[in-house]
Amino acid sequence: MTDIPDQRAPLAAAYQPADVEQSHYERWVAAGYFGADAESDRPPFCIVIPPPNVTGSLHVGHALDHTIQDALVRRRRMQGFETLWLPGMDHAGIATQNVVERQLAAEGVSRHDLGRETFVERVWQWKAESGGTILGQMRRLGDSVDWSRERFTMDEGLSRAVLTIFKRLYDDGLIYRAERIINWCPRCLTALSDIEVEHTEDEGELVSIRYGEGETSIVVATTRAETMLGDTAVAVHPSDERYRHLVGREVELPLTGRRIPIVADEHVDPAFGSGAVKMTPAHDPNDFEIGQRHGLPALTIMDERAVVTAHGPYQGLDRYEARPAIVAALRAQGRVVAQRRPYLHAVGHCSRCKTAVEPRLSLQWFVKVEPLARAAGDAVRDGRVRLEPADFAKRYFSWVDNMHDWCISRQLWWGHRIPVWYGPDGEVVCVGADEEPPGDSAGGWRQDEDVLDTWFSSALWPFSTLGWPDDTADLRRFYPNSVMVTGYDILFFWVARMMMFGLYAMDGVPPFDVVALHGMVRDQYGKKMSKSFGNVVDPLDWVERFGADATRFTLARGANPGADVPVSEEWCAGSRNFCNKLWNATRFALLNGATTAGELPSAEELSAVDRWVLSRLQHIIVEVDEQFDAYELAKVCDTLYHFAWDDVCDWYLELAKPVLAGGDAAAAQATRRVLGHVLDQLLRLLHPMIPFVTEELWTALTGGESLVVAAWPGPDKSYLDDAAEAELAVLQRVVTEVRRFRSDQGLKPGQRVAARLTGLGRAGIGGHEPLIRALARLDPPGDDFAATATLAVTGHIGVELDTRGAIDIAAERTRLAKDRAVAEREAAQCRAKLDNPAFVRNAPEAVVGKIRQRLAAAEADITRIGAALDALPA
RNA sequence: GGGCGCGUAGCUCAGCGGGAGAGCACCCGCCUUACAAGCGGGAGGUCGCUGGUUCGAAACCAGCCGCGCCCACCA
Repeated sequence: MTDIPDQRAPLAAAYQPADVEQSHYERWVAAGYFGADAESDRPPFCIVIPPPNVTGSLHVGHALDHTIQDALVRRRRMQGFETLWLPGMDHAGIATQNVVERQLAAEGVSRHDLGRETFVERVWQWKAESGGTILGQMRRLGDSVDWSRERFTMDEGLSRAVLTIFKRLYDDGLIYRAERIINWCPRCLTALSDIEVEHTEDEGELVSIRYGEGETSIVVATTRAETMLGDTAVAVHPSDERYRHLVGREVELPLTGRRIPIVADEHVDPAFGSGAVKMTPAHDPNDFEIGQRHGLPALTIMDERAVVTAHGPYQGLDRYEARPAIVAALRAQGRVVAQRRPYLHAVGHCSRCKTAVEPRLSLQWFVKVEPLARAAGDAVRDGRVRLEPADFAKRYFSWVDNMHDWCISRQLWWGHRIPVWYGPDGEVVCVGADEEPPGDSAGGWRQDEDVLDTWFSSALWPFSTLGWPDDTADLRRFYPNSVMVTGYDILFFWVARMMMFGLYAMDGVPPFDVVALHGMVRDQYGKKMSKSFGNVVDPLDWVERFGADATRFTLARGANPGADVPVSEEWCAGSRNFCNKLWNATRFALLNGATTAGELPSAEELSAVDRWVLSRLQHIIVEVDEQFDAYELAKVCDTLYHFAWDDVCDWYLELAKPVLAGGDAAAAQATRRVLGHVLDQLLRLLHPMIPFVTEELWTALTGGESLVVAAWPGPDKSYLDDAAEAELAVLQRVVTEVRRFRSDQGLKPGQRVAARLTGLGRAGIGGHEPLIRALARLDPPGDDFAATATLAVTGHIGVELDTRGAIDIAAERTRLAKDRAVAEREAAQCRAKLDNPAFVRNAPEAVVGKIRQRLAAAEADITRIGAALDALPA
């Protein structure tokens, strides 16, 4: 510390967040504090940011996610780790394409008017102009990311990673192309994976329709009457007696005149409806599967916009127009046997545009997930990856263990194009990174038109950002990542996929050691934030009004692992108040000559008050470290909040005041040093959560270069001091009792009262009498002292007060009686326990001892309160 | 339909086998020379219900009631 120039500047009188935040951030970046050095010999600590969408701007969920990450990273940096927090963005296939298409629509053109190449160029142009606003906003929050390593899922390096892993999976037979029923969005005109589909309970109509005539007629129920045009069978359960005679025969499909077979399949539930199901293999995943077993043809009767294409009067109708039309036609024929409305059933919707998904038979690319998902499950099962909190493992397993093959092709233009080429003679060639296409269009070769699911490239994020597939210094150093911090909502979407691809690409090494999950930000009533409800918090608005530190502290304070985080403006104001408290405490310290220069006196040289606060500090350091290690950020905040506010500000500073102002220069000097030390350490501990205000205060206090690179506190056991803590506990109790008396009696705080303190010596705190008098505002007894009230405090301590004419005797009597009742109840409880032989026999010695102590204390209280009551004038 | 989780002070939540806690809100009194974005004091809870295990249960077990979330190809 000696050779660092003294940067101490006078602290402004009032805390104004805006004055201290922005300039510090730019200074930190300029100083290179956030840059990681892959060649250093420090232990590595790496977090890659969950890449926000390039279309996005900072919302309060990001603010929570980033606050947690920044806190973890900043602490590790202070602990001497080589820390890398890597920023970047996701190209967000559908979302981004939709944004630009909407823009085009406003200009009256479609992407097809532009053509693929021009459209993609246009998206890049949009990205350059208005994409990534979130990155600038991250600076306002104070995110200590390494800007020199910023990545984008579509940049050159990451695209190479995509090609490389695609080729590898393809060659391993883990990527295949097949005609399957997939989730199709008729508005976005693309396939969707299972997780891009949201299910909601929708109101529909269950119509029972009679197929066939006379003896061979059979009733089926459906919510999607329009699909009957594509029916190619009716299925019943093999053991269903009602229909056994019909299996193998045919019925006439109404409206079409086609005859379709009746088949028997185990999958049919005989208890549902009539027990007979219409089979539409081209438009229902179940029916497709059953159809495969029975060799049923799949008849596609709708196009990609869900418009009916079947010949006949329904051709050209949208699915929602065709449905009632067909029901009406069937009713006219007397074939509608029953109609149940409303009928609630789950319907899938596109997670992007909320359009009802249409199951559609089409040729798509899939990842065979079984072996990958098993490995992803095992990595958690065998403890190589830890989920925090651990209860999420159950949900994780149930998902990875039951995953369907992953549809990765999207009929979009914005994204990584599938690197497969088709030749003139039916050749199919997968082209890896740095490889040339097998031929050109002149030779009859063409590349697959589709792009990859956005999550395909994000699944590579933990290693593609570090240079994979090349063997880079960053990759060697920072893979696996230390922690993945993210919301539980994308545990399946993203975390499971990073696990699958990380394990696959990196020879069985999982992408991170720990997944620290947090919840969703909610409003102060625990309600989900939504625009329509008007309870959405804009974090930048809070940064503006309360400061980035207050915003961060509010979020961190609610960040219980895996749990949702309620926030409100009032709480943010409370966090701002806390920062202000720190500001004022430091200001007071500086005004009173607090210092961090020179050796901290050893415990033997210090007063009990100084030893007490230092002892408390050691406990806090240990506690905070444990809480940090357990990702208990909310507890870290709570611990430090109370230590700072209660112990340091409310007690230590008040206790220090008389010492600092007193005549004992040596004692005052020691306290100045201790005060400087305590604030120094406290600011270090708080820095991960509230970096700006702590930086401002700490540099003013210590003259140090920056808290960002200052050392993280470690506990010093030589300052642990149970005796001092016990002494101060008694002192606090005495002062509190006197204050309570004064408040009860309506004595003005400024009103001096003469008092005699008894029993301090026996309690070992005789030396603290001046302090007690100062805090409780008690004058020494004069010549005419007359005790008119006696306070029974604790142990053997009593306070006799001369309150002639100032107190209400009746009120005092009531108060004491109440206290005595409490003590008596306490004593009775303890006695009951101790009188129970089973308790004494079975309870641990420490517990029994504690109860004995409580009983003794209660009995002493009863005695002293009795004496005090007796001493009251009649 | 399957799975997970939650019901503790007015609100939001900690506590998860041995004296019911915090923040905010509330009441009383204070501009006490770091801070009214503050200080001191206080009130407020059969810890969802019912049983069980235990010397001892807010905590562990079972059932019930009430919420919430995730997953899901029963038409």
